[in-house]
Amino acid sequence: MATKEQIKDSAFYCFAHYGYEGTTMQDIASAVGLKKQSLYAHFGSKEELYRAVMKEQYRQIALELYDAYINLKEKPVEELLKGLFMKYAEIFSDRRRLLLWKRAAIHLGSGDTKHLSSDAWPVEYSFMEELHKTIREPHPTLEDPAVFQTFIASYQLMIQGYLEWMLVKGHDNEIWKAVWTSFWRGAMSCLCAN
Amino acid sequence: MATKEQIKDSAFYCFAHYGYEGTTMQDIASAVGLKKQSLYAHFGSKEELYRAVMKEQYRQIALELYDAYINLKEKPVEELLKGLFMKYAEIFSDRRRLLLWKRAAIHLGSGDTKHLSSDAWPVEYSFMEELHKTIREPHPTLEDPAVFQTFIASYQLMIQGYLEWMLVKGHDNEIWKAVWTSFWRGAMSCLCAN
DNA sequence: GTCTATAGAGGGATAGAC
DNA sequence: GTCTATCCCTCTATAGAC
Repeated sequence: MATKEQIKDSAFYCFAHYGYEGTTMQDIASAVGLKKQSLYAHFGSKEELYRAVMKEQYRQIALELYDAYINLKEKPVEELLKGLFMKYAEIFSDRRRLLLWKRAAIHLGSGDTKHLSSDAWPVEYSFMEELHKTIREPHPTLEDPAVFQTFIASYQLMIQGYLEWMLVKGHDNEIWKAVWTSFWRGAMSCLCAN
Repeated sequence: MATKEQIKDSAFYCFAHYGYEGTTMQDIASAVGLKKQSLYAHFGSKEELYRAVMKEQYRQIALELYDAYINLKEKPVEELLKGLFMKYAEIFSDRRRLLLWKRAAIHLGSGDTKHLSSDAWPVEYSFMEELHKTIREPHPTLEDPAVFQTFIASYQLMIQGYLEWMLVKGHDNEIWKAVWTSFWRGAMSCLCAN
C-alpha cells in the first residue's frame, strides 16, 4: 500500500476512536512508522487529512448503499427496505465507520463550526429521492406526504437506533431480525389503518 | 448562583458542545468571567470537573426517569412505556444533555480508556429490573426470556433512534407520535403472533 | 519523501500576592 | 477565592539537510 494510503488508513482509525481533537499527528505517524513531520509531505494540515478521510468514507458508504439499492429496487418494498437495513448493519460492522458516523451526527447537532462534516449527510441521501419514488408506487396510502414522511422517519429512526445498539453491544442477528419484524408489522398496520 | 455551580454549568455547556478534548479551561472560565487559574480553587483538575458534571447529570436524569416511572407504574403497560418514552424526549430536549449522552455512548463504544463515562449507563438502568417485572406481569407471552429481550431491545432502540433524530432535526410531535404508534403496533402484533 | 531541528502557540497546572 | 506570573509540556507546522 502506498504511504499516502497507509496514512489515511491510520488516520481513519485514530479519528474514529479518539475524535478530531483527541487525535495527534504523532498518533497517526507512529502507527505508520513515520515521524509526524513527514505527514506534511502528503497532507497540508491535520484538517486536510481529516477531510480527506471523511470524504473518502462518505463516498464509499454512499456507493455501497447505492449498489445495494440497485440490486434490490425491482423487488417488493418489504424486501427492498429489509435489504437496505441489512446493508447498513453490514457497512457499519466496521467499528471505525460506526464511530465516525456517530461523531459526525454530533458535529451536525452541536453547532460546532470548526471541522464540520459539511459534505457528510447529503452524500448518503443522494439516491433517497429515487428510493422514495420506488417505495411510494405500490402503496397508494403513501401518496399522502404526511403519511409518507412519518413512514420514512420510522424507518430511518429504526436504523439509527440499531446502529446505536451496535455501537454499545455489537451486532446481534436475533435482535436485528426482531427489530425488523416489529418495525415492518407496525408500519404495515399503520398504513392499513389510515 | 454560587461560583462553583456557575462553573459546573458553564463546563456542562462546553463539554457537551465541544467534547472533552475540544474544551479548554479557558473556555469554561471565560463564560463565567474568571481567569482559568481560578477554576483550580474549585476543582482540582479538568478531569475532576468533567466527572463532577457527568455525575450530576446522570444522577439527575436517572432521578427524573425514576420519578416518571413511579407515577406511571400502576397504569397499563402501553401507557407506562409511552409515558417513559415521552419523558426521554422531554429530558433530552435540553440540547446539552442530548449531546453529552451521545458522546458518552461513543466513549463506551470506542474503547477510549481515558475519561470513560464509567458511572454512566448503569445509573440510568438502576430501576430497569423493576420496570421489567412490571411489564412482564400482565403479558404472559413475555415470560419467555428470548421474547422479552427482543421486546425490550426494540423499545430501547426506538428511543435511542428518536434521540438521534432529535439531535439532527429536533423534536417533532407528529414524528414522535407516529414512531410510538408504529412501535406499539409492531410490538403487539409480534407478541400475539408468537 | 523522510529526517532533525525548531519555531510559535496554547494547553493544564502551581506558587504566591492580595 | 481571585488575581498575575510562570512552568512545563505537547501540539501544529515550517525550514532545510540528505
